[in-house]
Amino acid sequence: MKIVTWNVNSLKVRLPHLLDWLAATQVDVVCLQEIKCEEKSFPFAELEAAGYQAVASGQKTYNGVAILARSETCGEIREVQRNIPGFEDEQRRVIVATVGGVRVVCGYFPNGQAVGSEKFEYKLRWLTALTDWLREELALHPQLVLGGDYNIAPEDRDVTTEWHDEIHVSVPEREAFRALIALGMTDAFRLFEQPEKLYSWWDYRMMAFRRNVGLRIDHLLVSTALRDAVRSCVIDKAPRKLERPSDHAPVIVELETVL
DNA sequence: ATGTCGATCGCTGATCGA
Repeated sequence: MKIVTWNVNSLKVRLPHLLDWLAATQVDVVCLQEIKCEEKSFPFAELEAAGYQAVASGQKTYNGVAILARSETCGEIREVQRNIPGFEDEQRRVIVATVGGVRVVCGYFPNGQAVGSEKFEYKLRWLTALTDWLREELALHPQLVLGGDYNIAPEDRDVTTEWHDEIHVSVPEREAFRALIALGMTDAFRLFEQPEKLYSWWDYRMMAFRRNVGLRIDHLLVSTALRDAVRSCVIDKAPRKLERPSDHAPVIVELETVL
């Protein structure tokens, strides 16, 4: 079973890329972020024709998340939930569903803009709410994957140049990431020997992709119960090389589970 | 710190968020 996280930065613009990529990779579950569309304009029909069921939580212009499940292998998408329970938020950043026996949490974590800003405070509040809720969710669903654009680079090796106290790498953000790990979650990417300087996001500006100036901010955390089932975790840079790419590359984890 | 990109409003570009 292959589970993916991919911030597509507008599903409308990226749908051709996504459909080509799904056809080529045949992955089972996809967590999408920044779909930037409401459910009423979500391309359910196109995805269904490509062999995928979908659930989405979207809004105009900003944010928006979705989970895709390959019909042939996953069966029905069940127990769908939108947003973090008890956390009032008009921003659509979380969707959760049970797919093929795995509880899949798809999150578009707040960017935070700048350390100390109002948006940064919101990011930290959001992270606390997510962590508190996830603790309960793990008790109910031990087989859980948290995939998303975390907007946090957990360690210095996840960053091109050594930044400190900047957004994405600041101490409070990294502490929040470690709080998620402390729930019993494991960063699937770090279970394996990986190439150096491999990132999941590159700024559109400054020729960042060509210079490989990036951040590893898209992650797939797996729960304790799934840890030993992880077979691989890779970042696929290929879609970032296409015309009109998303600024993020998809991250893929392969689990050995019965579907 | 920002040379790009995407969406919106609503006009043919400015503004915002990332």
